[in-house]
Amino acid sequence: MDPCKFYKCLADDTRLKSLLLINTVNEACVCDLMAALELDQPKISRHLAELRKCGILLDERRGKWVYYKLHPSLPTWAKNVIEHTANHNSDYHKDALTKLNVCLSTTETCC
Amino acid sequence: MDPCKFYKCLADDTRLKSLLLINTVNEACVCDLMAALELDQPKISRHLAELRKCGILLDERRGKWVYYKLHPSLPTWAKNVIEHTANHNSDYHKDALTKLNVCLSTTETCC
DNA sequence: TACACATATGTGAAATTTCAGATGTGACTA
DNA sequence: TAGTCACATCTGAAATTTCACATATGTGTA
Repeated sequence: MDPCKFYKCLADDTRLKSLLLINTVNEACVCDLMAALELDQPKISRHLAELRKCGILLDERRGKWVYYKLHPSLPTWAKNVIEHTANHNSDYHKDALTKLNVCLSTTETCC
Repeated sequence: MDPCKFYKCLADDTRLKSLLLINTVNEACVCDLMAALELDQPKISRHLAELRKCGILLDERRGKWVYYKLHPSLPTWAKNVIEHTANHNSDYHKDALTKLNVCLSTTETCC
């Protein structure tokens, strides 16, 4: 994992928040993140694809949904950076996390 | 320190290598980094200015030279990210570090 | 098979970033 | 005070990234 490429991936609000959220809840599908970040589907999907192509996220289709989680073979230092960023910047993704948790706990409205 | 802005600053080879080098040797002037990274002066200067304007680096003029170091009030989490990146990616900035050390130890050729 | 739903991707325009080259600024020195 | 050195910044062009919108793909269901 080239450090510069890794940080290019983190250098965008949509991607960084998605990563911090996924790191917190282990896995999320596109519609979860759409609800949490209040962004349209192509935007979320495109940014997740970038993280996937860089080897940061791993996708897994389960029926109609595609779930994303941190790639198991992501270098430890990179995982630590994401974890550390999440732990010390809760204000940054707090609102999104709240919406995500509502989404995850509500079987009706969400996927 | 907004995490996304912070990572935008790291998302460039010149800036990231400069940061890792400065983190390693505590402080460096523009000409040190020019020699270490083999880049021209305006390029180094412009990228250091960006890191300074974001509050990541602090500059200090001493005579004709301007020395840059990590900003003392940089949040701990951000310092940790830089330190951790430097420690686990020595291959990435190894060559530059070698050249920088030659520069720092040679009173003749360098500033 | 037809349809609805979740997700992915193609496309060109807009915004942002990076760059080289020229020039400006501050500090030392003869 | 004229010159030199180290560094900063201006400028417009080139490269890259981001976006909205349209459309394609894959999956379950009637």
